[in-house]
Amino acid sequence: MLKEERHQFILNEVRIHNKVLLTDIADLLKVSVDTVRRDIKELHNSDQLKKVHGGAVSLGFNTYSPVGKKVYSLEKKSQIAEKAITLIKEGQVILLSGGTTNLELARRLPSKMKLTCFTPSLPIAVQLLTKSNVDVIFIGGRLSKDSQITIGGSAINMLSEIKVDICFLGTNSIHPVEGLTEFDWEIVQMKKAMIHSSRKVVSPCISEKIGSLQRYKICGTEDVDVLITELEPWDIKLDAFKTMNLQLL
Amino acid sequence: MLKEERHQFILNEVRIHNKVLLTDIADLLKVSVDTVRRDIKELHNSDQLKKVHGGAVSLGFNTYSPVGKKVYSLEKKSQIAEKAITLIKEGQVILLSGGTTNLELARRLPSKMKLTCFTPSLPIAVQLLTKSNVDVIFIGGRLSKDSQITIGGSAINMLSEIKVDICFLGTNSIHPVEGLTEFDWEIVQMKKAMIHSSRKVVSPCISEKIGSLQRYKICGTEDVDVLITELEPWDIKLDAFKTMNLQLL
DNA sequence: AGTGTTCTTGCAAAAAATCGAAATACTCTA
DNA sequence: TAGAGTATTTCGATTTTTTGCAAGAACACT
Repeated sequence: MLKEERHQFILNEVRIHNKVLLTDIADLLKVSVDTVRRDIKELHNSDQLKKVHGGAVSLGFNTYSPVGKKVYSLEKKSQIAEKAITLIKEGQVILLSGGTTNLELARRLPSKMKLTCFTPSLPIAVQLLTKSNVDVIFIGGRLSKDSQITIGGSAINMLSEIKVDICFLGTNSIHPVEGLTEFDWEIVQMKKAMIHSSRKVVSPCISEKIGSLQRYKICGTEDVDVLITELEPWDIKLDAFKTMNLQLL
Repeated sequence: MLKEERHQFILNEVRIHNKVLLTDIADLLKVSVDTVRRDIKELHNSDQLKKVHGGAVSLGFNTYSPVGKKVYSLEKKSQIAEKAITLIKEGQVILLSGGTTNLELARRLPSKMKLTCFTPSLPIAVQLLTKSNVDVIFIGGRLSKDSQITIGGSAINMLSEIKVDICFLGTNSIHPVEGLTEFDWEIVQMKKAMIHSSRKVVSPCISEKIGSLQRYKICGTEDVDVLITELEPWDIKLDAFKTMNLQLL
């Protein structure tokens, strides 16, 4: 067993479960706890996970954000995910777009909650497989290598045939006037279709994305029913949305 | 043994297993460990693999493997996968069912080969994401938790709209008289649809599955164009298939 | 406070890497 | 074809890395 293999295995476990126990890893890999501890220390030093007493936890997966913001950002996304889950009721049919916030949401779905979940996102589908009470329906189509979601006519076609209770629309840019925007044309088309397929549209969005603008428009703010940020609903940064017909959470 | 030969051998091993041990290579190639070490150092310097203590790993190693379940008869399945790849030509459109043999096939696809690849299997889709020249099209539908492929009407519907060059149909049971059979009715429906969508049907199957029989029938042997096992085509265990209109590989 | 568990530290055995020198193979020229 | 020169491989001695173990300190939980 190469050290590199153990490292990858540990990182993979962390990705899936968000946390690992030293003893579990040692057991699974059939090596001593000391070795695992040393491995985790190295991964910690190279900022690939966070070492804590008894194991390690994930840093979050947004690789682009500046160093030191990683944990912070995950913290925000977790808060958003937790708020989002309160909107979901047993037995509902939901639609999850791609993005790390929604991945976090998928990870935190209570395993005893019965749901039907549509998604075009490969990582989210993999995550949802671990939830035994969730029926997962994958929106097929051409896979985009970098966003890891399906795009294109076939996927949009499949979306056109459904009507779900809630759609959680991972949001990269929201602007009080311009609404939701996106830089990738194909993804815009997907998100438009997703909005059209949903009775209720929820936009989980970390506050630093508020006010930003991209090339293509997805929809106006009037098409969004709920905006979830990590902030309190009365925060001053959300003022621009207060007069709108839109629930803040 | 030329240096170049060793280099190619090592790279191939890395491509297949994602990692190699110095001692293994030295053993297989009947050269000293020092030589292998030097070879790997050269390959490392030319960025063809990553040298680590005790061996080397593939450069794209950090892309996570979906479900780290242990694969039985990996050696045989690798042989089958290698034979299967010889059937694929640049630019073709192929269809991969689920199963570990096909996962092996996906892993070993040369990364420079341009292909379009349909699949209803989540692990295979994840694996194919690492192949930059392969267009991946995921067959959407309801995800079966244990087989990790999509099933049901929607998936079958999507299959009904395509016609691919070759289908690699992971096979759990093949019988000279009864043909291909399967344990799960939903998967039977998927496989039937896959056969219908393909000009050529290839059945990769490890020899121990030959002669076995399950509850539901997928198709007769006449629907299979090529049968690939880890055995030599003239092996006595394959006698029953020799008189049939079916290529053995 | 008490009781397990987890961390740190130091150490020793085993495996692997490094380095230099010797042996072998290969190429090119006279 | 002999022989010099170069490249490649092997071998041995030494150093480094890795790993598991143990004793005591630090920690979490009741």
